[in-house]
Amino acid sequence: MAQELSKQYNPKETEDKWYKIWEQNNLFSAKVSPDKLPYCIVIPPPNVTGILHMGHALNNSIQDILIRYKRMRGFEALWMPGTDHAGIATQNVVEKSLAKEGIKRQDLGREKFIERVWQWKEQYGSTIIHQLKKLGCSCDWKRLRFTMDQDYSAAVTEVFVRLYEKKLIYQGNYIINWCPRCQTALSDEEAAHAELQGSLYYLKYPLKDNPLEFISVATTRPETMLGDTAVAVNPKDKRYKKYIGKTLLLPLIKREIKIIADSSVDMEFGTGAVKVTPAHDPNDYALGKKHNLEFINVMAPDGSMNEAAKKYSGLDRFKAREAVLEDLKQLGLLEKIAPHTLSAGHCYRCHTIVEPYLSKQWFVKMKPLARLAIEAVKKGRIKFYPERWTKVYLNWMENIQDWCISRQIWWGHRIPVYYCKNCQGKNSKYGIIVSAAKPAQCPRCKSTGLVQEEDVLDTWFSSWLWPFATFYWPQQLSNNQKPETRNQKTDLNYFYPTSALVTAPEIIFFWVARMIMAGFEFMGEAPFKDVYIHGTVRDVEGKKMSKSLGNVIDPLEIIAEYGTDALRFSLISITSQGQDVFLSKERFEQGRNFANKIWNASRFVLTNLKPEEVNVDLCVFFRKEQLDIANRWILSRFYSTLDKAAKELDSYKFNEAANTLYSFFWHEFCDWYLELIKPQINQKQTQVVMYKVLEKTLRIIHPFMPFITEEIWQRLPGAKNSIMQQSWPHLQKDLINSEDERRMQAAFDIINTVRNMRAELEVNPQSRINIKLAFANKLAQNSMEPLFDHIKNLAKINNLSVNEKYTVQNNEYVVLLKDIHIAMPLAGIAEVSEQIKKNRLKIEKLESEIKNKEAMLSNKNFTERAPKEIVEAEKSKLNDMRAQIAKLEVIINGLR
RNA sequence: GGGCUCAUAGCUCAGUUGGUUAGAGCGUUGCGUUGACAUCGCAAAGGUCAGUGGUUCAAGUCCACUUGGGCCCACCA
Repeated sequence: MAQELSKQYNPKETEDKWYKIWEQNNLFSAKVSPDKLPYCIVIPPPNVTGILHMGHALNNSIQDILIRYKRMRGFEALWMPGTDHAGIATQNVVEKSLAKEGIKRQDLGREKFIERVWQWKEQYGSTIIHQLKKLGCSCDWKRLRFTMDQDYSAAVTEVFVRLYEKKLIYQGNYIINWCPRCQTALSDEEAAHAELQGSLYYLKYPLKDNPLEFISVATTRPETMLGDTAVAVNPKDKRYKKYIGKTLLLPLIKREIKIIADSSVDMEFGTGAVKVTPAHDPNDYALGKKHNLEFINVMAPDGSMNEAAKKYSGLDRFKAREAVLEDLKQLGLLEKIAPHTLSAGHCYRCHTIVEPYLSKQWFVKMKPLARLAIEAVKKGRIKFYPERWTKVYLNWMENIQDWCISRQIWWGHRIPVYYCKNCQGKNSKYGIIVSAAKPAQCPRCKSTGLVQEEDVLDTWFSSWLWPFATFYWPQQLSNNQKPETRNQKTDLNYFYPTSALVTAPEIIFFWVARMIMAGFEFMGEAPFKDVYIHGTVRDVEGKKMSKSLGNVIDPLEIIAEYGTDALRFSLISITSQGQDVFLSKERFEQGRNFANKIWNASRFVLTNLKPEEVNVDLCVFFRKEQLDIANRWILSRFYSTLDKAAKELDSYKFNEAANTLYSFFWHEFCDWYLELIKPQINQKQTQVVMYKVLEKTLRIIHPFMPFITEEIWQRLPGAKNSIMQQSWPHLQKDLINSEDERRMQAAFDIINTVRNMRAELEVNPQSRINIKLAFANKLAQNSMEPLFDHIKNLAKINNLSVNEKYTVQNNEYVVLLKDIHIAMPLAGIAEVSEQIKKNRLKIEKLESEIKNKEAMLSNKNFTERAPKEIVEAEKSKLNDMRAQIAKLEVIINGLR
């Protein structure tokens, strides 16, 4: 068995094999189990266009760790998977592939185009799902959902209708963010602001009455002057007081526009006079409403100028800018150009600069929805980890704006609104029918001439329902149901509210906040209890990883090169709570090396294991047998580690848990324990303890590194089932013995000292250190008698010969190591004075610390308030320090 | 303009409510490969915890300010 194990762990041979077996045996599936507590995470559905990147790898590793951990702890753990139809993104991708064939979507028409998108989705839409499987994700794949599934779409429609009936959805003409490339409206969140270097142009507008007199206005978008319908100044501004109410002649267009007064105008900025373009700027829009100005739209949906722009009609907005500036310059009306940094919205899908644009769109009134969602977070019913995101969330929620949900694209949930052409002509209020199913006829005029709204809904209008729509809401349950029917256990009321949400900070507003609102509105309950926000994965220079920057580290490449477990472990161990992750490829070597270490340590245990010896109950065995200190120590360390790791996992401190396991396994189990037991490996107690500790350690590492732990698990004698089906080890607090731990730690300290002294003698025979004394001191500090045997063992392993005897002097144990004792060299003067200096420094440091400690211990504040253990510890520390000073003084004398 | 966050070893970063001698990985240096492990092992060196002031018996940790990075939000034309 053990002979089959190669010297190195080979992830390629194991990963796909075990994943298949897990899946075939339904180990990921979860169902309503009344005798178990549910634990549920819904995956942040990746876009169907998605390709696994490091952000996904991190996000999903964390979720998998939680799910596997909770599953082992006895929860009915469900990880609900799915994908998002990603309206604009997917449409863009399909349009691009059509472009290669020389086809535009308009050539195909709506129906045919959507067919093509579905074809594309069937072909490529599950790429990311396969990649998640490579990552080891234990999602319940049989439940895989898609935001455009038929019943999911039904939920979306239902929600639209309900909100409309509650008067929380309305249609209206407003300035929205318009992407001229995608030719659709965007929500405020979808327009990402970015700074760019632009110019501030000062334009001169002549007075109508006196064409030689001008008012200068400053603008960053001169082409919009074609749509100006006023110039506004502050009523307090002395410079302009006399002009208020007068008329200007808008250059190029020759339109008469009024000079109006409004206190919102900043006198300091630019010239203090601002051009007002109500159809192309949100502030100007408000001014236009207030002052009853004309709204002149000068742009077409594609970002070119329209007929209202007269001779500039047809020019792209940026070309038009140049033309307008050139013409103004010719007329002597371009006063100056000043450099200016401005921030402009960019389409989050194609990065085109968005245009504030007046158009008719559908909106959701958010304030009423936000109320409960704010309260739930304030009262702690939903908790953010790390906590600081609470503030970000609340700040956004308390200033929430209405949500523009209509999109002028084809791929998505079409808005369930029907227009009756017959009625609409008479009165627009009557022409609108909102209905989940297409009505046969107009309820008013019985006309059958109904047309459905062309627009589709924002992608996030479907994903905000994710935590319950994935469970077939509203069929399974609605918040109208009476409480008694809630006892009937459907998936929805068993798993909802879900337990935790794991996501990135970028989508708190897009998704998390909206899910919370939808949860309260449609389920009457928060969708989840905990929100864990992990950091953003960045490259070494702190830049966000993106294809365009070419700084991407592909997780699949890492998996191919280092293995999935290595990828997962490395990612987790460098992600401290809420901090961004700065990633370079070398980081994965640590994970790979750890996997290899686990492999080889297990190989060692398995080759030396007598299976017939180890089939005992550890606790019974522990109580019956007198275990020696090495075995007691490793058991104690194991349970301390178990306790610590569980607490860290429970509080979402994944990196700390990973590092806890790493240092236990590597630096305690391997470095010390396995070395200590080599001389006694055939002993019954050692056989039992080494086996049990390995076996249990594999279980607690499993959530982090699922594949290697399964591979080894299957090679353990008597391994039953999969490691996935094992329970999390039960914490045996009585096996934790801090005194044993302390003494062993001291012994290791001594061994290291000896090793170093020996090494130093070999390197530099000139140096004279009073080794005997130093070593005796080390020992004396720690009362080592019971450990002497182990010291001998370790010394042997380290090729140090040891005297059989230790002697007692002044109540202190002194051990003499033969070769060191013999090889006592003579002094070199420089080194001696160095040594003395060093020791003096140490004494000084100790003395100042002693002063502090003495002050502390004589302070009532401390002795009365601090916990007893700490006071005691401080006292013994003080004594240790005093003893140490005494010894250092002896050493100094010895060196002289 | 508001908010968040970071500054700790040569590098990249941990460090939970203040409390042993501030930790890890990589790098450097030393020692070590005849059976767990060279994708290696063991160890060492390396830190006035960005600066200044404050609270405290006690500050990397709490407070204020300063300096220098990063991020988010906001309608400044």
